[in-house]
Amino acid sequence: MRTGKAVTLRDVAKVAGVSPITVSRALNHPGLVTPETLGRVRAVVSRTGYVPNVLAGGLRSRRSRIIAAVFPQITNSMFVDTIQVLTDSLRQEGYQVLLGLSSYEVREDELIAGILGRQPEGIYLTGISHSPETRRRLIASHIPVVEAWDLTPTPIDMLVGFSHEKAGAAMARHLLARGHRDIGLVWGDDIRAGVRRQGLVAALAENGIPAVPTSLGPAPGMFQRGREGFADLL
Amino acid sequence: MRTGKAVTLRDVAKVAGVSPITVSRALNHPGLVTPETLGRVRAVVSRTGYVPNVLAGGLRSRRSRIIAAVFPQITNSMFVDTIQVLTDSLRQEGYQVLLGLSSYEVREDELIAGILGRQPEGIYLTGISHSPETRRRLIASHIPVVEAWDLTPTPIDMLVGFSHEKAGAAMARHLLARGHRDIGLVWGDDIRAGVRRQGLVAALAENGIPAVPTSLGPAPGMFQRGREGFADLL
DNA sequence: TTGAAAGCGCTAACAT
DNA sequence: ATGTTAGCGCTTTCAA
Repeated sequence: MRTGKAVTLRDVAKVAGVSPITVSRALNHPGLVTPETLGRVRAVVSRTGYVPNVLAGGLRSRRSRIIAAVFPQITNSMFVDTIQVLTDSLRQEGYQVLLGLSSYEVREDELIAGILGRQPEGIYLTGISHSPETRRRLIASHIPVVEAWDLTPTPIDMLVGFSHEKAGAAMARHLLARGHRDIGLVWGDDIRAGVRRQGLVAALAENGIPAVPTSLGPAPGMFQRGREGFADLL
Repeated sequence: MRTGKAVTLRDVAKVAGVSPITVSRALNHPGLVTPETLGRVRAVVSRTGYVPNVLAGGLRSRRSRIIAAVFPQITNSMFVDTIQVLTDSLRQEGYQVLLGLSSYEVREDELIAGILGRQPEGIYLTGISHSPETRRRLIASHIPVVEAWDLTPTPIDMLVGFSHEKAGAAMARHLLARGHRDIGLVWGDDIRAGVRRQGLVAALAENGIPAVPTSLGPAPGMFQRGREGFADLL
């Protein structure tokens, strides 16, 4: 725990009286080292406050231990849950999550470009709409990619999603099953939300409910007594 | 854009007919290179789809271009806003945000340990309660630290916060100014929320309102007609 | 079980 | 304005 320069693997090795590689092994593959050596190394690590430089290790081993996750916005409780779960699960596997927010001003393109430079071992993308440039880059990178929250016959790599149209139809069935006929909708202006709405409206039309009053965003007073509906603000 | 191995700076240099360092300069300090060289390098970069390895560059230059930000939870709209703003602002300065969530199962200690290995150039912490071990590590790291959302006379490094007690008192004044006397509280069980509540209750007591019905978490029916109050669920 | 040598990809420092 | 040399801190060979 010198104050001047950071403690390196070499420093630990020197103090412990072993070679650097032995320290590395003690830390990463404890099984390959005698319990006695292991104990000595660990003691020195703890005493010196040594923090392994993951960048250096990753450079050599080609394991960045980073998974990148891109979301269009974070002010959406659904995405927030996903981030929480991703972060927790991946941490247990020894990964850290690099969060990318492709909000408003930031093109997903730039974001991805910046992310690729960190050599992530995997990339999670929200949605399936990506520029040809981004697609090209991602495919060329050979990094495993997961697209989520939507379906497409042409995923970049892996895909975990659902049909927004069918989700909308399911909402319609739910309302109809509860006996509602006078229905209003409060809706988000997201592309996927639009598809859900189409699915909902189409399903209602099939059941003899042609026109549905729809408002973009929260509309107080829309849900008067006797009128029920869905607020879908994803 | 070969499919086998990733394109490196050397590859670009070879194709462009210059030395690696010239490519590096063309990319990072365009002013130090002739427009002609610059053009040639950029053309090759674009054609080959070269993506600089930030880990390698950071290892040498000691600039990771990473700022770590630790939050206790992300399912809080206040924190979400902070994350959004941090991410946006720092990106404009060429930094990426490494998000750390010290939720429930994850001790802040482990989190910080993992983060330090990434050599962040700055660390944002939510709150001022950190284990002695974490304090020690952070101070030893010499990395700039900002603690936020609270006040303390003994910050680790920099501090941006406010008085939760005074915030509570301000809520009380607001209610009183609006003429309310029959007041109920819906409150979170966070430490800082507790301090805010104390501030509020104390200020009310000083104004002759001794007992305030308080509920932990949302309590439907608490706000009946004629009774007003605050829901503070941070 | 431990070590020596080499090198990951890049950039700082020093030439030229 | 461009190049040469060296080395960031670590881990992968390969050897003992």
